[in-house]
Amino acid sequence: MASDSYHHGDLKSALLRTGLQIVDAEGAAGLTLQKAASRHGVSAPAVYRHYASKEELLAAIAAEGFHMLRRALEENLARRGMDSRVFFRRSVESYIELAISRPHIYELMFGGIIPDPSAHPELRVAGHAAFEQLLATIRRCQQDGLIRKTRPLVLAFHVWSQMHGFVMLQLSGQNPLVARDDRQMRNLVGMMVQLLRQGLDAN
Amino acid sequence: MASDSYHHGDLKSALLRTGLQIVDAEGAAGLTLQKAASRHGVSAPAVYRHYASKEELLAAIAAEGFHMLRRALEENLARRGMDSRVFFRRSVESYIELAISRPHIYELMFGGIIPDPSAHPELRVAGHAAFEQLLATIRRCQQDGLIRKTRPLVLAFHVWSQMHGFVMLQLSGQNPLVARDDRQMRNLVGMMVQLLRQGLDAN
DNA sequence: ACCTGAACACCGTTCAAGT
DNA sequence: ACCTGAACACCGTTCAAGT
Repeated sequence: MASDSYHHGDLKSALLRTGLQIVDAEGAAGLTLQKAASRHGVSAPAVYRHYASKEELLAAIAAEGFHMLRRALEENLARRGMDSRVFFRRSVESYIELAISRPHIYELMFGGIIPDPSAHPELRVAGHAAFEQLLATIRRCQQDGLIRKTRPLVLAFHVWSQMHGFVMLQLSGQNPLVARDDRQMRNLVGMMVQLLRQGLDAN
Repeated sequence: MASDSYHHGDLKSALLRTGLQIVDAEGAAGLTLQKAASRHGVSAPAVYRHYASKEELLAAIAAEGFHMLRRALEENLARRGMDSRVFFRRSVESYIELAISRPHIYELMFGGIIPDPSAHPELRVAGHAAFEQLLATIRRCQQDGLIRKTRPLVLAFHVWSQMHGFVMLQLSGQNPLVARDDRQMRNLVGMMVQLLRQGLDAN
C-alpha cells in the first residue's frame, strides 16, 4: 500500500504538502489547482473531493505556516539552562528568520490573500496556538525578571506587532535601513530587541 | 471639453480613480480590467494604452495609498501649538485609522499582492515620501524633548514597524485583545502609544 | 495617438458519467 | 467513495484593424 495508495486516503495531505511547496517557491499567485493536482497524476476537479474550494486549500496552507511558527517558538522554549536575555533574543530571531526565509508563506498567512480568514476555523485555531506559544515565551521572561510582570497578553501582542511590522516592512522592501546581508540583519534585530526590552521593562 | 473628453488624455487618471474605488470596496481580487474599463465606456484592451499591465495599475493604486498616508501625517504636522504628547498620539492614531478604515487599500500596499514592488519606481518613491513624513514627525518629538535625540531613522523605523504590526494583526483578525468598537480601539491605541513612548524615551 | 473586436491561453468550478 | 472529461464563465493579454 505504498506507491499506488494515493487514491486511498492521503491525496488530501499530499495536496497540502505540494501546495505549500508551490506557494513557498512561487507565491500564492503561482498556485493552481491544475498544477497541484497534476503533480500527483490527478485532474483538477479531483481536488474538490478534499477541499471545497481553492481558498480552503490556501487556508490549510496558511494554517501550516502558523504551525511552523508555533513549533519554532516551542523548540526555543524547550531548551533549558539558557540566559533569559539570550532566550528572548533567540525567540525573536527565530520568528523573524522563519518569516524572512519563507516570505511567500508568511505573506499568505497575513497578507490579505485569503478574503475572509475568520471563515476558516482551522486557520483561526492555528493562529491562536502560535500566539499562545508567544505568550508562554513572554511569561517565562517575566518569571526570570527580564520584563515587568503585568498584563502578559498586552505585552505579547506588543511584541508580536513589533516583529510582524519589522518583517512586513522588510519583505515589502520598505525598510529604509536596508539590511541585505546577514550581519546587517543581526544588527537590526539586535537594535529592535533592545528597543523592545526597554519598552517592556519600564515602570 | 468636459463630458466627452475621456478619450483625450484623462482616461489614465480616470482608471486610477476607478481602480482605487474598486479595490477599496471589493479588495484587489475584485479589480478587473474589464470592470474598470467598462465604467468609462471603454473596452478592456484600452487600458493597455495607459498601463503596461494590470500589475502596473495595481502599483499606481498602491502608490496613491502611500500618498494618502503621507498626507495624513503632513496634516497633523501642519497643526501648530499642540502639546507634544498629543501630537505624537494623533500621528499614530491618524495612521492607524486610515489603515483600518481602508483595509483593502492598505493590504494592497503591504500584503505581497504586487509580486515585485521594487520594480515600480513610482511606488518606491511614494513609500519613501510617506516614511520621510514619519521621520519629520519623530524629529519634532525629539525637538520637543518627548523622545530621546539619537538616531531618528532607527526610531522612525521602530514606530512604523509597531504601527504596521498592530494594523496587520488587527486586519487579519489575529488581535487577541479583540477591539471591535471605537472605544476599545482607542484604549488599545493608547496602550500602544504608552509602550512605544517608554521604549523611545529610555536612556 | 487611441480604441475596438476577435482571438488565445489559462483558470476555478460544475456536472454527468465512469470505476 | 473517488476520479475523469467535457463544458462554462471569466480573466489577462495580443494583435490586426479601424478612426
